[in-house]
Amino acid sequence: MATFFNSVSLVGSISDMKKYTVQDVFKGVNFSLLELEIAEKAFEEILVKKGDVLLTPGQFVPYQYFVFSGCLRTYFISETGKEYTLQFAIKDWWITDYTAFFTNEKSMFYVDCVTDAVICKISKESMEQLYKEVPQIESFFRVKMERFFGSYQKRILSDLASSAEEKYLRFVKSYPDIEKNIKNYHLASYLGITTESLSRVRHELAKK
Amino acid sequence: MATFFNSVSLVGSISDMKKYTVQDVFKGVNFSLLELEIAEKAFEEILVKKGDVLLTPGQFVPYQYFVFSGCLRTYFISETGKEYTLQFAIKDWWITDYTAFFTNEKSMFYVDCVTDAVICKISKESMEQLYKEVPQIESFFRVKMERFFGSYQKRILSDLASSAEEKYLRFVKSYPDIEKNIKNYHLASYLGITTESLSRVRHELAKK
DNA sequence: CTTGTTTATTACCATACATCAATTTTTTAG
DNA sequence: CTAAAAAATTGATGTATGGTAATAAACAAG
Repeated sequence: MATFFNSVSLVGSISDMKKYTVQDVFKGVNFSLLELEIAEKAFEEILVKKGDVLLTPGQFVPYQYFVFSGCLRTYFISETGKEYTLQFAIKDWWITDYTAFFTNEKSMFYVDCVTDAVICKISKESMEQLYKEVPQIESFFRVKMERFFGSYQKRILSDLASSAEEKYLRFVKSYPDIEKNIKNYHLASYLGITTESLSRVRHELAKK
Repeated sequence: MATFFNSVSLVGSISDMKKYTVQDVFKGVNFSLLELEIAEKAFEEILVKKGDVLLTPGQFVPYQYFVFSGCLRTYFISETGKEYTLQFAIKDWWITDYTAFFTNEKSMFYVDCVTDAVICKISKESMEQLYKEVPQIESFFRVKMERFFGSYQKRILSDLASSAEEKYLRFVKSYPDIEKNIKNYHLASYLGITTESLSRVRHELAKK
């Protein structure tokens, strides 16, 4: 099934190809040449394949990942063996187990690739260094986290107040580009319903 | 019922009583005397009463609130008239509609007082000014938001993966000091179940 | 203390979604 | 293109939680 990041299909750094740059990562930040150079060094661009696992439960979380292309997800497997998807990440999103990343605790989650992807990774230490050397970046991330926070808030509300059908509709409306990339069972595990229920929800909606 | 903040029971600033200080708000921050003075000015300490409403849906969100004592909550009322509680805040917590606060959009939520409380409020403009004048405070809030974020993440997971009973047990274990302050229907609206179901859950647990 | 009001409990029935199992459709690999 | 595997659908049935209503308990005001 899923193959582990360290053991397979790590195609390697292609940063010298300059397909993507740090400026793609920090859109809107006005770097000086010096700052740009500092930021460049903090990143490593990598290719990953569908099924690759970037993070497993029980590990510390040294990196966060920025997605240039493709689709990744964070998910959790309960004691009963069921999968629950916390987050998907497509182009321009960041992903990792942020709770563990921030607190230096061990992760509860898997992060894996739903499709082949081009991503870059940055370590926590590099991040903190960057905050000091390029103060704009601390603000940049603050704003990112604020938005992220907002999306979590909306989700909590949606989970509390909505039926399976409503949650499904909200998802496809909010994230049409994600739906294209994922299997039904991925989406079901995000919505907190079974694949069977998702199938029935779609069937009902199609009739309308 | 609930009385509006602007219209009633605003006991007024008692900052000259020096019961609480900005140092209580920013625990761990080492202020210079000058910085302390700057920070002091950004705050207004106020007494609020059970039922007072600090924020209503459709309003812009000029303030965030820090709780010195008492209990507040953020909640949402759906089209069907049901209440869903997003968050409670007791001593040392911050509360507002952060999504709207950050994005300068109108709130979807009410914030009201579950009990009489002593709080202080700070405006978004003051915040941003403070970030500039006391850089430690931007870091302070980043860490706060990181923790907040983590609690939201855990909640999303709990909502996805847990039964009513499990969610209840998680809540009382995580927030024993909150449970003391709130009515059953407050807790039910946070867990996303009915008061009847909460009552049954407790009944079942008592038998064990 | 008494009375009215708010909050919590209990019982009975309804429903959304889960579970299990069989089948069809789509995707993948040779 | 074909065969095997993975994913999605459909049907029959089970279960947790919701809805309604009646009652009881807790709280608040005079």
